[in-house]
Amino acid sequence: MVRAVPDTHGEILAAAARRFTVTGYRGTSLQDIAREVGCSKATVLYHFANKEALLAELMAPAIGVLRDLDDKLIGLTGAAAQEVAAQGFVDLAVRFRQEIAVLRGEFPELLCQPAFAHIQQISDRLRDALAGHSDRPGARIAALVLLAGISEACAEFADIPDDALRLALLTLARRAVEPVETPLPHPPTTEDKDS
Amino acid sequence: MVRAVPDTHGEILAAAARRFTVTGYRGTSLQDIAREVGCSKATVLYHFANKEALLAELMAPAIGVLRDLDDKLIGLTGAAAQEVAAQGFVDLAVRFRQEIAVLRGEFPELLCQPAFAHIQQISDRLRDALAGHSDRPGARIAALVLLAGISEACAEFADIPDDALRLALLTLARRAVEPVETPLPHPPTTEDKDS
DNA sequence: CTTCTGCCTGACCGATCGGTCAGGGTCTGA
DNA sequence: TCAGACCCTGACCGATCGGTCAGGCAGAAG
Repeated sequence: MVRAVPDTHGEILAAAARRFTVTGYRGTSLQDIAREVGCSKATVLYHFANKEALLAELMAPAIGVLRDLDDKLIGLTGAAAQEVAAQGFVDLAVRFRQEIAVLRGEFPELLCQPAFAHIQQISDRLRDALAGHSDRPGARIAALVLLAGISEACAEFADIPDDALRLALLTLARRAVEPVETPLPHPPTTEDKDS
Repeated sequence: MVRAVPDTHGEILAAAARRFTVTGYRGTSLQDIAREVGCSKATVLYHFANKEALLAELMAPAIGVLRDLDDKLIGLTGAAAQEVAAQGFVDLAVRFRQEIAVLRGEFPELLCQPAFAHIQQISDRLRDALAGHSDRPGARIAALVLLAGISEACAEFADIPDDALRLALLTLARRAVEPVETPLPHPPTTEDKDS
């Protein structure tokens, strides 16, 4: 019989995810996590340098996908940017529901931590894309409402299957974004140079 | 010359609102508030029974308006409920931007506090009304996205004037709610009795 | 056997939290 | 002048936080 290697590292990670979703990052103590795993607090800090490192490792996959989405948005404008942003973010939000639930509401403060310094910029670009790169207040507001609302919905509707949730959110997003006049699909003229 | 009565109570309230919006309820200590006012922590606790009482007094006006909205929704169905809910909530959210920013993200935990026990039910009813009392997942999801997104937007766009923000949000809400089949406006027949 | 290494722990640290308390200063009205 | 109400404070409390540290234990290697 294969000796069951105790994957303490993974267990801590899973327990932390569970606790964070219920009581938030700041509302969860290392003691709470240790209790859930069934080990001592010192063990948690043996496997992770500190509390922040634990969070960072928990968020790494989601952040990777977010960066990929950010790359895909480069160069897109108008309705195309809106569609890619909507589709990409809805997909991301649904897939990483739990991670989003972890950050729920603590975004502003958590983003201050060095491990997440760049996330703010990425999410700003995402919001800008969802607004079709328009600077009209209506478009910017709609984009923010959607991003925040979709995050919240994913954290809340834990019981709805991925596919159904994704479809509903995408339908809503397409209905809700403020339509922008797509730049002419003509090949760029001399006036279209980036300034 | 009229002796300037020091309105310490009010000053504490204002300082708390300012700090809470920046660092959140849990992220703000009584010491922080006292420092901002320029008094001792004990003074804060002389004017308010405890930290929770401070929050409750800060939220009282907004909660009052929320209850009024809740009353106005009684008996409304379909599109009428959606419109009243959208209009009422957008107005409330814009007027009480700062209060909403205070609760930002800490809603789930704060609602557990006895002073806010009933808020959860009211906001559930509000969400239900915004969904046109439909039980279709799409309608329920859209309602949640809107409520959460609008709250976030109000907290975020502090620089946009009330009127502009209200208009933009209401336009968005009307565009984004899932349309429901309004019950026939005919006078009730024998089949329309509430069951 | 000894030694070494990886995993884990209890005890402990300083800092900070919300909250209490006895007492001091000031104003007012008798 | 004195009593009492009101406002405010420093000192202090127990609890909890994230984090450190010396050492115990088990198994593999020599």
